[in-house]
Amino acid sequence: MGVKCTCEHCDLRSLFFGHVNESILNKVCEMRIEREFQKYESIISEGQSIEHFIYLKKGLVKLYRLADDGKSQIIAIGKPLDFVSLLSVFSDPAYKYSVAALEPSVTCEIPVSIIRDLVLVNGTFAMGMIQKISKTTDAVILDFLDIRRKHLRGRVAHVLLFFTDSIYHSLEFEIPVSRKEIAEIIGMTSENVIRTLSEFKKDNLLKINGKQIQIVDKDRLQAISQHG
Amino acid sequence: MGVKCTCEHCDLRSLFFGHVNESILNKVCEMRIEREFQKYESIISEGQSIEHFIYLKKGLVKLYRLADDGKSQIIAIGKPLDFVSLLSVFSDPAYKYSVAALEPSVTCEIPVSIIRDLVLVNGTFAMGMIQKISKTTDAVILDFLDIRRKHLRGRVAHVLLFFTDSIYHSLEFEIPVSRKEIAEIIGMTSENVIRTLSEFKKDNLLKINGKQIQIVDKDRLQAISQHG
DNA sequence: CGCGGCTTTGATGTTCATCAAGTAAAGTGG
DNA sequence: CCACTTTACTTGATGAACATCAAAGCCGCG
Repeated sequence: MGVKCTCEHCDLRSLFFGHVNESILNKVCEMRIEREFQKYESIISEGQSIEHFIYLKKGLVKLYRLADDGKSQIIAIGKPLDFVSLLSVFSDPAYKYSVAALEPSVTCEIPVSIIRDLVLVNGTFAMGMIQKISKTTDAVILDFLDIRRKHLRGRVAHVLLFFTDSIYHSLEFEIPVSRKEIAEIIGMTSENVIRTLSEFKKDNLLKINGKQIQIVDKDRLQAISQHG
Repeated sequence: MGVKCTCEHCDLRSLFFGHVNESILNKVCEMRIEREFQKYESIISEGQSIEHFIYLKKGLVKLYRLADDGKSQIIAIGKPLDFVSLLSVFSDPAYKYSVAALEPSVTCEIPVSIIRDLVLVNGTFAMGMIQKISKTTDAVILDFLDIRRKHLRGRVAHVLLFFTDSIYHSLEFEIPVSRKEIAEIIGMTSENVIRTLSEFKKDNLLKINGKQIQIVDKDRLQAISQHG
């Protein structure tokens, strides 16, 4: 028979390699759905009932929340191998946040019932799941605390460093979010984000051309992030 | 033989009632340690290695983080039946935050190795664990987002309502935190927290006498919390 | 009694949101 | 393809929200 899932670097797949017996593994592979999303397309809407466990295979997404006044807050940026079903999955029948693609993206989706069954039957899988969820949520919480300590300039620097270090692994990149979205990540207004970016440019910390950003003086940017 | 753990309302205990066999259950009960803490005593210090899974049996605690500049940020308030080992336990070998008692408290502590073994062996237990951890961390994240949307007055109202509704279930209570700690929960300065409390008092929303607080106009306080 | 920490209030200045107005970029329909 | 509309971006000016500084009162503790 052999394994049908071909996604080599999938974390879920490596979790399955605890001692999932082959019949279950085949069932998972059969029930697995891949979905493709265009840039800006919605993947999950707040309030929607949780049917599938969603995993990001390719692309980049934002997890966010809409307030009554229409204002949006970005909770996290998800990259390949991250669980999109970060919050809510095991704590609520419905999503408490929304997810949208920032780049063309591909998800891998598995019915939650199967994931639940696997947790019940396979201890190694359960343990891997707990660890992965913990790491994800812990990172979100610690990041929130980190950002909260900083002022405008530090927060903007923080976001720029996040994209360089955690997403693109390069000093030059096309930033996948609008100025307004940067503001929603750090809890400031888009005007002030723009002003700060202009200052950074004037101070020769960055080169900016629309969405194209090149970090020129990373050391100083890190200093600002840590407190400037 | 029978069950030796006598804590009737313990969530861990109810998790064990999946289908934990009796020998394991007895082992857990044997290895269980109870520790008592005085008010203000430290329960966990950041950086400490995680040996035990800690559960709050009695009292009230704060989970917090110390920054390099000596400033502290409070992550959450833990009440009985809450997991003190909220973050880190399954994601890191060492604690990334500190815990201290706000009231005389009693913890129940179980070696993490035993919890790990149980997760591996018992699916129901694993599932319960995942759900409990998810609920806890999700609540923290959503609370952070909620607070971030609000201004000073709304944030102070938020904290007061938290203590009335979630901790004391009463309109009158002795607040277990200092003004400075309220500030550390909501990310403001203690001076401004005090000023706001004084305003609330002048506006007949509250009666305040030191740490003794009585909420007089809860409706208006809720309105302020939701945005004022 | 006196010292130090927590609390309170007032005065001042900084940081940031809001408002306004204009430019550039990108999608829309004829 | 070009006028048209809309949306994102940018800069400046103003005011509100909040931090900081300063000083005094309170309380518990050695």
